Amino acid sequence: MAQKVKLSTIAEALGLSTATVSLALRDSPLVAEATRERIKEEARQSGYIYNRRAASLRTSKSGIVGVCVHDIMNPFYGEILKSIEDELDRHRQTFILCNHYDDLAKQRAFLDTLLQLGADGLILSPAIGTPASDIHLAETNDLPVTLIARTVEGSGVTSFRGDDTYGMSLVVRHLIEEGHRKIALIGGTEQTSTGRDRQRGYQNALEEAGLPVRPEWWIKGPRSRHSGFDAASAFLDLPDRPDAVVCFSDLVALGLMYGLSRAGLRPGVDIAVCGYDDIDEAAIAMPPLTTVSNGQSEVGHRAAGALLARLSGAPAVEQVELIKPELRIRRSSFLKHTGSEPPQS
Amino acid sequence: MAQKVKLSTIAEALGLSTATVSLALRDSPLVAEATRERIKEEARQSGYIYNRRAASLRTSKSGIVGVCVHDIMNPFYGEILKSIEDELDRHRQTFILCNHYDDLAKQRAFLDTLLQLGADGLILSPAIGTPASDIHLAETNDLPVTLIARTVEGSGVTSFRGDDTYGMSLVVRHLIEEGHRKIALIGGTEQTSTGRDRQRGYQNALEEAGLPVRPEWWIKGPRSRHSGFDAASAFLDLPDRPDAVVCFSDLVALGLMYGLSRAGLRPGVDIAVCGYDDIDEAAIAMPPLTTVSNGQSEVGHRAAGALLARLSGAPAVEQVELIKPELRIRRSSFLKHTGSEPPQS
DNA sequence: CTGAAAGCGCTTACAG
DNA sequence: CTGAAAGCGCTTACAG
Repeated sequence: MAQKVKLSTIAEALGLSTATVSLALRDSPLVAEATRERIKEEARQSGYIYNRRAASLRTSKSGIVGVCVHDIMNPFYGEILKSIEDELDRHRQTFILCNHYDDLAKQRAFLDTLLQLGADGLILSPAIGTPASDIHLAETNDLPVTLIARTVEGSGVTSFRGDDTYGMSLVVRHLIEEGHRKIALIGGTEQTSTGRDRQRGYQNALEEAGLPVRPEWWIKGPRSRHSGFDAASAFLDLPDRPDAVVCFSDLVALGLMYGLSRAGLRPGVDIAVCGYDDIDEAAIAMPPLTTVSNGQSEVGHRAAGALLARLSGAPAVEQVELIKPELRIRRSSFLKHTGSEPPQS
Repeated sequence: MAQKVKLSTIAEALGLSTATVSLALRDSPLVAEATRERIKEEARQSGYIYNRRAASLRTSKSGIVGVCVHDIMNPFYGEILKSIEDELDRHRQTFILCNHYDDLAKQRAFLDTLLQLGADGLILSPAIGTPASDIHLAETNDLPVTLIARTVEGSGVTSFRGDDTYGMSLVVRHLIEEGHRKIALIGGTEQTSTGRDRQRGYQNALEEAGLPVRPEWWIKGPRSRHSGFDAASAFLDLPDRPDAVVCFSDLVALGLMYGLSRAGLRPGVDIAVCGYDDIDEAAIAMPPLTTVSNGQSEVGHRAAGALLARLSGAPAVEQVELIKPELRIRRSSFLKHTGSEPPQS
């Protein structure tokens, strides 16, 4: 390639100083209108490319925000990411995405990279077992952190998530109102705050209705479509098999419905199935899936907003911001011979 | 936070020069073993963070690779990205992800960002209408590009994609062998090489079998699960309605199957449906989806490999590397009363 | 095996 | 309104 064009190249071509050129390109009012235009024109003509590394070295602002979640392919995170992207784009922050797949070492490597790049902030859905010290490391090195979806005790920072306990209790109450007495919970784990909170909501709703909580009716683990599918056989083998199921997530529910159908059990006819998250697919699934809207885009927007506030100097506060979920009743939670009419959708 | 630790902090603490410290931290054999250990220990103790911006300014290598696709949430790209991630991780390259949503301006903004950050390379699935000049801009500014999934004529660089024409002809031939004579094509667009090539494969197979190609049987547009779902009603309204459908992608097929079921038509019983890509979900779907494995992970690995080769000095070559697709026959492509037995899966 | 010095390309006070 | 100079934190020849 030709000789690299830099500020000084432009300055020389125009008989100006690099200081003036630098100011002009950033629209400083200190530079006369006419000069500014000449400079910009010259920059365009010469194919000048702004060197952010150099600028960043000088200013110690990089314009980079890291976003790290369990798996960006999961549509639940997808919707959160989309709203984060919106918000960050508007503030001309570049964002770097990373999957940690709940691997602490991978998450830590990403954190180190951000630190080395001098990133301005981090939005993190912490991997299972994330120590508060990892968050402190970031904060200590001028990298403000905002958490989403999960919480880390003692982290000293704010996290945004749905009110999982409340949300799960909504679905379970709905099933109870529809006359179900035997309700299984499929998926999730005690190792995440999400898993624990959703289980608590399930348990609360049952206890509230005076129904027993049978531990063997919680099939732990599944968190993906595929594992939901695999869980169908475990469910079918359950002692005193329930005729209603609430799943840890929509993905699990959709996979489970595939699995149940394959075994000849028809969701929404022979068995009631509910999900959690209200991803796009839930409304068009067959049968349409009863679920809980988890406010993903609100989580994303607010988390990004909070991080941007931190970037402009707001102090860190350890608190949990709970977004209120809403029940979405669809056909999958009804049986053929239930008294209630399933909604048309 | 405390005073920032830099190379010179360590050098002073140990009575050495920054040159020695710099070399030691990068394991240079020029530094005596003992000195190297002392330096590394001090770096650890003091919480030293390597400043990549500074290093990169000096060396003009950033360790950053950009990856930009239509939509990372699409499982088709998901599988490609996962294999790219593998490959880049192994070479300790940080990667920055971006969705362009087929918006040229967004893609261009990302390109500019990479240029400004001094990224080392770019793996791109070009947005519809990408001008060759955008690729040239990157290449001219020392940013090697490798294309995936789509091609840009005159770009001067290599692209890796499945052999879409061949792959699509495989599915259509399969349907023809099963006795179908009226086969619709749903989804895709003439505006992408993928859309054009898959349509050509569809057309080739029909012509080969002496079947007419009816333009009204191509429902253009759908490329997502939701639009596949919406396409069901357009399909149902088709003149002289076909009893077999091949879709542009698995996502479209899965959405379409939801839509058809809702209208009371049972895929794999009343109507044959095929997808394209063989995403994970295809095998567990209800009914299991006949599709074409598109070699996503091979595309990802080879594209990443080719980019890494470029980074170590390999020259750019304009060529298209076609990955050979494979037919995956499952239940969705059979009708209840067809002669053949659907496979057990 | 180690050090002194220059330089990567910006921005930021400070002068004028 | 514009310019001269220092400095961000590294790495890289070059000496010794």
